[in-house]
Amino acid sequence: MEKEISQAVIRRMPRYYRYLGELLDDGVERISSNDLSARMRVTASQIRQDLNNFGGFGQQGYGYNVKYLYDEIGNILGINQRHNMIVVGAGNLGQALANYVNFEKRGFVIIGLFDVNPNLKKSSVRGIKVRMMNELESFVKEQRVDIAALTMPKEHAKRIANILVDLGIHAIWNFAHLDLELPEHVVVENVHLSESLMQLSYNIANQKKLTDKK
Amino acid sequence: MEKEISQAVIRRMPRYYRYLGELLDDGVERISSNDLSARMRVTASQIRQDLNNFGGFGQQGYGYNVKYLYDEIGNILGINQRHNMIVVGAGNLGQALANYVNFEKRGFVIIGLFDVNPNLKKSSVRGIKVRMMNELESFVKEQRVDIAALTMPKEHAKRIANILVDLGIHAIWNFAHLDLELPEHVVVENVHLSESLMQLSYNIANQKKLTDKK
DNA sequence: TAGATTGTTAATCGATTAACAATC
DNA sequence: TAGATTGTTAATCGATTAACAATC
Repeated sequence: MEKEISQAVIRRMPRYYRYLGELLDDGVERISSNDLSARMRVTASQIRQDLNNFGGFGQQGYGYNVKYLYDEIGNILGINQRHNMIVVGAGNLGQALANYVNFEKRGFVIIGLFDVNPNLKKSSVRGIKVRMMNELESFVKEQRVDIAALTMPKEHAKRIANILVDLGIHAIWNFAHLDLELPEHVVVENVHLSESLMQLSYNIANQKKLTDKK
Repeated sequence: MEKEISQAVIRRMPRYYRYLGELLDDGVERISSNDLSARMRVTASQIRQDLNNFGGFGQQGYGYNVKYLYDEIGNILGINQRHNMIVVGAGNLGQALANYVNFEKRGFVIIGLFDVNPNLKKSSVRGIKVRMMNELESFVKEQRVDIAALTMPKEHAKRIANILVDLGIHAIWNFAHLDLELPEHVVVENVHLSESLMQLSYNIANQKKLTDKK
């Protein structure tokens, strides 16, 4: 039986990936958990523990090979493996996602953009034309869609999420401010901007306490 | 000495707030931790523990008054207290934030929108005109700015964050894909979309394991 | 080989859950 | 009053950190 890896660990992996990418760009060939810990401001122990969930990527007395570790983490995260993505809701947020070219570099390719607004009918974003919702079904049936990003108002999100799941999509990147109740096999990742803003707001009001702690 | 409240708790508060808001809209007057736990799919114990970090808002044998608890959590999070916000980077993401009216309902008012792109000089979003970066300094000196949202490419984020902090801003909502190194008194809340997407990607690849667990 | 640094076990810390006495 | 449900203490669980033997 494979051991279950906690989401706390998974959440840290992209950050490791980012730092390793920077080291790679800087031409650094190898790094010890200790040096990396100093840069990232986490404990060396945590780095070694986290990585060892997935295998032994280092070498005693040497450290970690940056390029190798970078690639391995990329594999773990499923980067470089192509993911076809559609964005449902072509408002500013949906367009922002469609415009963000770095996703594509990592294999997350936006292949469709959908909206209810007929004014957007003839428009397109970075060459991706905006389609109307009634084209959704045939589109999803014709192309493989790995991820659907939901960037429409929350009033529609529940209904549309169900439609998408019925069409066979089982990964949802949810920007709508509600909790989707979907079958177990569907993977959901939430981005709740307003909750993030409220957390910031709390920390502003309690900033003194925060800094006192340190 | 005030007890320190963990970020794990703070992160859950906006979600309670959201559910209580919905109950309020539905005309529900009171709710027990048990009923709320069933709706939110967390333990009743956690709800009671979380709330009791801030005080005793309930009543034995009765539960919690929805309206009262909603307001109290709002106070805790600093909602309804006005926060003036500027958005630096008026691309799609910055415009999306500027267009999102719900922030304003919660007291987060976007009072300025800045960009380097001279093409945006005459444009405005929801009545908020886009200003050029050279107006930033005088603007911040004239108005109280509580929060700066950074929605520019990461290449500029570090420099601009430092400028903002020097101008006296001490809360940053960072959408740029880097870790800002700022003085201790500055509160930073990160929204790293690409990391969120990678976490989703990991969970897609490991979906079977996830559902097996349950 | 000696020194460095990993992989991994053990210890600690913190967060979550369970239990129940207090009390409305 | 009896029943319900909180506030809070105690128990458990999981995550982080420390320590060190293994080994390059």
